[in-house]
Amino acid sequence: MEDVAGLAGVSAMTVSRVLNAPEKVRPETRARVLAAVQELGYRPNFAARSLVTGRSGVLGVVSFDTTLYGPASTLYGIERAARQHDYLVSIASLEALTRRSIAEGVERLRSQSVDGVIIIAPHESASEGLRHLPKDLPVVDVGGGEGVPVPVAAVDQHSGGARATRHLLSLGHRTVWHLSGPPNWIDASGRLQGWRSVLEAEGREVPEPLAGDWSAQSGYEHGRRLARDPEVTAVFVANDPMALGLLRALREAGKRVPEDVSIVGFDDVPEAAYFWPPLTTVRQNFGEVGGQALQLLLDRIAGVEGDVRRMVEPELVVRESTAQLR
Amino acid sequence: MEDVAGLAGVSAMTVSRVLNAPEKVRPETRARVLAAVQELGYRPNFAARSLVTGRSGVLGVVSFDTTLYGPASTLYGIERAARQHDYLVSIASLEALTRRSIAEGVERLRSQSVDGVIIIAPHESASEGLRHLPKDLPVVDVGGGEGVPVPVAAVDQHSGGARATRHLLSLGHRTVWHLSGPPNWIDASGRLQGWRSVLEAEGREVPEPLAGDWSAQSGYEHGRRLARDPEVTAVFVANDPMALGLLRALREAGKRVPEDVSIVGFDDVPEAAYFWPPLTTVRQNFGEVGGQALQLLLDRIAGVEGDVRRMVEPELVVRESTAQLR
DNA sequence: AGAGGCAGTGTTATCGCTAACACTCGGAAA
DNA sequence: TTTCCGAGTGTTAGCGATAACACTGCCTCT
Repeated sequence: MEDVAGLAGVSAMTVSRVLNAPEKVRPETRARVLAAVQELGYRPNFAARSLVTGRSGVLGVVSFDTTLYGPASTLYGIERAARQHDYLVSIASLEALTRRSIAEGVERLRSQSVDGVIIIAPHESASEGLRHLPKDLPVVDVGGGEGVPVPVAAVDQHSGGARATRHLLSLGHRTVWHLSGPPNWIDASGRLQGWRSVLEAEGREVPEPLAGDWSAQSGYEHGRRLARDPEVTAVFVANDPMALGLLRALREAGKRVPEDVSIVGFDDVPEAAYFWPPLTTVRQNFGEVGGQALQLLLDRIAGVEGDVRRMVEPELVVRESTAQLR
Repeated sequence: MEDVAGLAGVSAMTVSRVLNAPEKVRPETRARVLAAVQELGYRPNFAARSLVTGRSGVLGVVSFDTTLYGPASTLYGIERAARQHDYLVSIASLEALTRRSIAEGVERLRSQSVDGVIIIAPHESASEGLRHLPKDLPVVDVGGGEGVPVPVAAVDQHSGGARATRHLLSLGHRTVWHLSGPPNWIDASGRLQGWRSVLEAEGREVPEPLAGDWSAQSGYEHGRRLARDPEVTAVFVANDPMALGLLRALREAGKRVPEDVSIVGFDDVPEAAYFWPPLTTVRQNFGEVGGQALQLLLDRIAGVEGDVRRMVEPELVVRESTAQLR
């Protein structure tokens, strides 16, 4: 920086100003400095800058299994939005979903002086972990439940579950079975409650929900049981991979979809339109959620207070796995 | 830090040593310092440390579309391995696969003083971009081709394509069609070459390959064409989503898999076992690739030279989408 | 004509840490 | 007994940037 200043015939301070507040420098000086920067290939030292400013320009994302479609897409949305605001994103993935491991992830990021953290772990243990967070670090939770003590950006799971259920009822089904996600997952329980509340409001029987673990395999296993019950004509499945497993189980049992059983999934993974049959499902706009989460975090960093919830409405995508009850 | 030193009755330097080279401090002093650290909740300032050491403890990953199964899994593998070596991972995803955008991604990371960068962009433009990289930054490429001027960790795509093809030939098929990935993708062309070389070695006819874009949709569209040709009894598809699309196209055309047509995919996504029929596919161990890439990068950072290639062998997983030719 | 203001630039003092060297003191070697 | 060594600790001097204030002209206003 000294060298650049020398070459441009100004002080180091002026170089700094050209880089951080160009409008405060006379255009011709600025040009001279920029030329010198170019010529010397000067790159400001990030560590020195953040040492003195106290801000790093880096955000952290704590997430469980970034291999899953949901977290991966959300992360992608966050990263894209962050880039537009000149922030970089560091990640800390979790081995397990416990209060401890979440605190540990946050700590890992914090030790590298991130300016704020977004947590993608829609699990009760996360909500727990959020209660014991350092007060001086801006934190936003993605997919968190009602009681969470930090701002939250999330898809309205309850609404999604309700939409799926109403769609199936509107096709004439007496009631709707539910293959849910694992208990303690916030989004799983939101979908379940949405499903249940519609059935209750309509005065329908509420079958015992079956809890899967999000995997196609668990969908398959529960599916074999459901396939045996002739009462089952409509199933709302809490995510698309489980729906895929269910489809296979039903087919192996000789049931046709949608003629014998209608199925609605959740997520709208890119492949859902090519399942057999193409899957009716509830689309979550993860990119949007990521963007909202980032915005909330930037607000928090800027000092805006208040426990905000930003809800994104999911959308029912009707394909060919649902049909009028015969 | 000053405060900690005061409370423990030592100098700041000793506190620093306790944190960075504990063995150089007498155990009882160390205990006193650690107690003081605990009591005051002291956390070393990352910026100050990296300002003076010149190292940041952060690695960068440049990647195209971290939403795809491959890149997402590789990233996950890298992050896990990085954590074990006390490194943090920052990400820069790319909007497009051009030489420019790759340089830009690297630059974005470099401006935050990452200690090294891993590039996940198995595309020719990446190999191009790698040629114009700053010399002073350790870089490792994942999935790069032969001519790449930096260390590479990759799955042996050629071998994977060959395994898939040999498997199909061993079932009595006269030859094997190929639904490939987009041209200019390194892994797509590796799989294609593996396929072609086996056919040629066996003296089989080499059908014109069809190029998809990795999506289920493109698999479906090409599939409609393949379904019309009664000659087609075996297809090697360059990834699982395209195979899914192909399965649907064949079924819609009244062809049975595997009775009429055998199909082999590539990737072994978690859902592949629940496709209809369960998909025979080539499994890539992305986690392993990520770990290898990280190791190569750490070596580079430590000053180890040499243009290394670390190849990971893929594995054929036989399920029910392939069968003996009738 | 003098005071005041403002745009543009320079000076100085840190930010929090560690590298490098200096010091102290007890015990082993001569 | 003296010398030397080395383990353990302290002192000093930056690392490269920016915040805060100081300075210099020139223009405007009274």
